[in-house]
Amino acid sequence: MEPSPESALRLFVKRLAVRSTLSEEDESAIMRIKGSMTSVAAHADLIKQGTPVDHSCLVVEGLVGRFGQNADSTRQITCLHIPGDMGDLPSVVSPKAGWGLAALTRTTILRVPHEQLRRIAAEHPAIAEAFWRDCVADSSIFSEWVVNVGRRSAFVRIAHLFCEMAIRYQQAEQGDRCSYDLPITQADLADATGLTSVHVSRVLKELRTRALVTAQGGRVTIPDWDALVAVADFDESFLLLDKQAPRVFKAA
Amino acid sequence: MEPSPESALRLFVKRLAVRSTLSEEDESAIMRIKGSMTSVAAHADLIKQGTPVDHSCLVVEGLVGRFGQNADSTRQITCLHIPGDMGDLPSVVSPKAGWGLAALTRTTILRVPHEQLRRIAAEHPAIAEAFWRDCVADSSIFSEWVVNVGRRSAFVRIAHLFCEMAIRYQQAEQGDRCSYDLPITQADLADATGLTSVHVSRVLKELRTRALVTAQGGRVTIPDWDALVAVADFDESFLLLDKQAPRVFKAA
DNA sequence: CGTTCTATTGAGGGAAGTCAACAGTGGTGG
DNA sequence: CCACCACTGTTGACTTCCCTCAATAGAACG
Repeated sequence: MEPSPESALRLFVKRLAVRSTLSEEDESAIMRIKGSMTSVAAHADLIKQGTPVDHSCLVVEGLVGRFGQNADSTRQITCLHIPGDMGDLPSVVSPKAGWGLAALTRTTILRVPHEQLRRIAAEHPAIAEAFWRDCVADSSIFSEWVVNVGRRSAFVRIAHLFCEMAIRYQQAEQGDRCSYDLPITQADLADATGLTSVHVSRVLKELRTRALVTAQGGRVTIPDWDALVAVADFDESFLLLDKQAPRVFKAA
Repeated sequence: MEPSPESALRLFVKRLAVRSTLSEEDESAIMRIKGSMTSVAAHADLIKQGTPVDHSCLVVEGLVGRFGQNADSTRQITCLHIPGDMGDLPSVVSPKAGWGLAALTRTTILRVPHEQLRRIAAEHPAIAEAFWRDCVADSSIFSEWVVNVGRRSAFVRIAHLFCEMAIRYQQAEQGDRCSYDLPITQADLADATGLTSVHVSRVLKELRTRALVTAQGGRVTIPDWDALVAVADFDESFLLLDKQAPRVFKAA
């Protein structure tokens, strides 16, 4: 699939539709979003931490990390955003972001002005609700990451991350849960799990040896899904993948 | 202030009004919320992880922790909720919660049916927007906690938590940032920071010795705010305390 | 006024970090 | 088109921060 604004918006619609009910009219309103496509190199900052923003970044292709930084410039990735995710959708209601966004690999994004997102949210209550719910879903992922980093061993922690990304790529129809592309370096994997790249390397080796996961050349392969889920203590419910019945706003 | 539904709702309005613009009509709509007051003992579960819910819990008095649990029953607190916080406001749009809520001390809550929250959100766009923004604010706290637990030493981690709670209690007008009540045990502090209670005890001792924080008998005292902020690497921007200008929905 | 939480302190162990050297890998420009 | 250089991954030796186990004292609560 050649990256284009349309393909990216289609992924975005799909992501929203996983959890929210959108009418055809809602969907086509989203498809009419205009933004500017930008391609950035690996490691480039998309949003500098602490800067006010007036647009959101829809990931078209590649991988984006949301991160927080310390005074000693160590950093922690708090969420990974795959194609179809709008990394800083929350900034629509809170433009002075306390977080940063960085490309983890060569990445294409579609920059969408907040003004436009606010307009379609205001005109389409179901979209506003979908945006809200989407923020809650990301929030739930952060929350799970706190558990991951706070209460799991390095081994389990990394296994859990591979499970999470497997399900998310599968949902986004960008791979099978047992085989998907995750273009991330071990250093970034370390920043995502609160470890060092040296230790990540050792853990990946053990995951390989125990035939649970091979992660090489940006591709993740999981020979035995159930086995991995078992060691990772993985329960996908935090991804909030159920279509949520309640409609806050009645149909327009 | 004797706990009553009114006082709790007033705190809730105040919390929302920190970040969002609400008209008098909006505020009085919130004040008309009816719920049932419940008092629960320390350690009681308010929401069991993974159970669908049809109401949200507004903390009236006490302290509530949001947590995730592992198979080995270790648990990680991912956020602390103080009076005026509606711990599971996100469940309004996502009732099948992937998280749990537990009282950390004797706590009074006001249980508010989702149906009612959805109704006032639908009737008052500014309230819907405030709810959305409130979820984003909590989300930002989770994200910071990932950084805290993932990339800071035990000492800094705990110092950071005391800073966060200081500002939050101050904002809620429930104490000074240098002296506030935080009715939490060392075991729960450990669950919040991804440490063991033994190590928390040692760190608290050092914080006391270095005259940065004394936390005893449920009261936190900070002799030198700037000194604590410096060692804690604390930057309050993640609390999203600015009144956010954008209005998604035009005035009703 | 006992029983059960909660906090403190010590001793020893282990998971992950640090430092360092080296081997692949891939992109870029000469 | 190849050579170079920067980035990425691997492995070893040593260190350290925090955990585990354990014993005890203090506080809170019924």
